[in-house]
Order: sequence, then structure tokens, then C-alpha cells
Amino acid sequence: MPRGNGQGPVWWHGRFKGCGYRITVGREVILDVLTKADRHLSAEDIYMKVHAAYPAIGLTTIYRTLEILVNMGLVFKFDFGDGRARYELAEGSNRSTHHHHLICTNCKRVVDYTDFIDDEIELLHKTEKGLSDKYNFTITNHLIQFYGLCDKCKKRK
Amino acid sequence: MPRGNGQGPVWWHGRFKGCGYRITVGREVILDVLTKADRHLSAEDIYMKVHAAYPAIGLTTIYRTLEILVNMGLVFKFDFGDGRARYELAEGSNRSTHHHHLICTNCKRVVDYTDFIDDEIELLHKTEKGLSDKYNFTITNHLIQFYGLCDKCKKRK
DNA sequence: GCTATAAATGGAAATGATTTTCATTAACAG
DNA sequence: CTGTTAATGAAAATCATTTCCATTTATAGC
Ligand SMILES: [Mn+2]
Ligand SMILES: [Mn+2]
Ligand SMILES: [Zn+2]
Ligand SMILES: [Zn+2]
Repeated sequence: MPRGNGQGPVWWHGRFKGCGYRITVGREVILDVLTKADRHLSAEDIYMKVHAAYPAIGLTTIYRTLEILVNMGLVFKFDFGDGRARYELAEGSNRSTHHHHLICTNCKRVVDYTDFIDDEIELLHKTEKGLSDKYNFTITNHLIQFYGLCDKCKKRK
Repeated sequence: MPRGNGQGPVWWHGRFKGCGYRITVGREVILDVLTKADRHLSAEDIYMKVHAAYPAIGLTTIYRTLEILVNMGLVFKFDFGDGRARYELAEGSNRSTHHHHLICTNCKRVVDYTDFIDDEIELLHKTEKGLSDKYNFTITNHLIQFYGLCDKCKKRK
């Protein structure tokens, strides 16, 4: 049921149809959950939220939909090292601004950060350009994660 | 049996004992395989190489040893998205110079690169410093991966 | 070198996230 | 409205990694 607001079809409908995919209730609800997410969700997390409103939708559908979304580039899939993948919308929510991660190796807490140092983005582009040329690689995306000890874990040691 | 060359105990023996770990044949062989590796090895890859010379050593030991090595920071554990972890020595081989990765999202090929743009390292340090201060995070490591289409996969499309 | 003790090990079984299978349902072009 | 085919759910299968536990081994102290 979540149709955004009232202005007709939601933003991703076009892209979905363009790829030959059908619009289903399951997919709408999953996108809706991802849009409203306020943290990095696992497939199971998403399943539980979806299940609360639509108990008929199974976990398999969650996995299948996420795979499509990741392949279409609408969703990012991350590995934070705890054995389950995490998903995050790539566009369309405030969560989806491009950002990097700070991961606590002790408690696995993950901090998003978007406040890049001014030069950071520029250098990133320069680096991508250099690599792209040198290795004849078409770079479409990047993953940058810093590991260490968070605030709280530092105190406990 | 691989004892490096002849100059007494191998470089990592001290660190192992320092952490209260015992030096065992299994651990020696695993480190030896990692030292000689010419690519990113999975636990199973390592097991097969180890098994060729020492059939008595089990896969469980490989996993257990790798976990210790990763925790000690002697080995890096990576996720390249194919469902199995990859391991790479952090010091002691030519493979172990700090480097970043270029990953083909189509064929999963992984290119190591160490030829950082001059500014890259400096900016990385600046960024780490900034994040460290702002989030009160002690940064010990980073992971940088660029995703895209490799040379060969580009041609096929 | 010999011994006692706790760490390390191997193999089998368990785990748990993700994928596959297959019979059924639903989206949507015409 | 209907036929075609994609999408789905439930259950079973996969498969990398972990856990269990009885046995072996490294090594500190004699
Ligand atoms: Mn994030
Ligand atoms: Mn590498
Ligand atoms: Zn922490
Ligand atoms: Zn490729």
C-alpha cells in the first residue's frame, strides 16, 4: 500500500519496469522498509518489519528482491564481519547519501559518515581516474571502511 | 618444517609466544603457505595446500589458526562477495605490502594495487585523523575497494 | 630428558545464512 | 477478461564456518 504520497507511481517503479520486473506488493513493502530504515538492516531485519504488516511475504522473497535491488544498484550490500549481509538504500532516503563507514572491531558498531574532508572527494575521483586508466577498469563504485576501536570500547580497556 | 632459512626461529615465533600461543607444525605450515601465496586464498585453498604436504592437518585447524592470525593483525581477512572469506598476510611477504583492491563485479577478478597516487596516502592519514578526532574512534586499519568492470568483461558486453 | 598440565587438534556433528526447487499464485499485455 | 510468464512461499538443500569432545602435543618445571 505504501505509494509514497499521492503523485502517482513511486520513483523506482519506472526503473523496475524498465528492467522488465513486475511491481508486486512484496517489492513495494520491501522498498518502503528500506526507505524508512534508520540503520543497516539484515535480510532478517527486513523480513521481520515486512512480516509485521504483511505476514504472507516470505523470507525467500526478501532475499530475491534484495538481490535484484543490489544488481540494479538501488541498494548497497555490505559485509561488516558479523556473518550476515547488511543492506542500505542507495538513493531516495536521507540514509542514502553516499557515505563511508567507521567500524568498531570490538563491538561491531558501525558509524556512517558523510562529512568528508573537502579534498576527500576530489582525490577519490582523481584516484578512480588513475586506476581506471592504468588497469582499464571501469569503476562504478567504491567501498571505504575504517576499522578501529569506538569510543565506548576504548574506555572499557 | 619450513623454518625460514637458517637464522633460528622465524619472524612470527616471537609474536606468537608473546601472545601465549604455542608453536605447532600446523601453524608453521599455514604461515608458510600464506607467505608463499601469490593470490588471495580462501580457507579451503589454504587447507588444500597444507594438506598436500601434511595430510594430518584438518580444516578446523586452518580456520582456528586464521582466526588467531587475523586477531593478531598478522593476516587480513577480506570479503570479495563470493561467499567465502579470503586471507592475505599482513607482513612478511611481497604480497603483504599494504594495498587496495579493484574488484570486477562481473567475473569477481581482484586486482591488487599499491601504486597509490602521491597524495593518496597523505589524504588517507588526514582523513583518519579527522575521523579519529570527531568520532573519538581509534583507527587501526582501513579497507578500500573499487568496484567495476574489468578489462575483459568490458569487451564482452 | 621426563612429566604434568593445559593448549591444540581432528573429525564429526551442528549451525545458520543464503539458495534452490517446485507447485501455486498473481501481474499485466493484449 | 484471459493467457502467458514472472513471482512467490514453504520446505529442502547448500555450504562456509563453528562447536563439541575425546585424543594428542607443546612446553614449563623438574
Ligand atoms: Mn552506512
Ligand atoms: Mn590483496
Ligand atoms: Zn566498539
Ligand atoms: Zn571481470
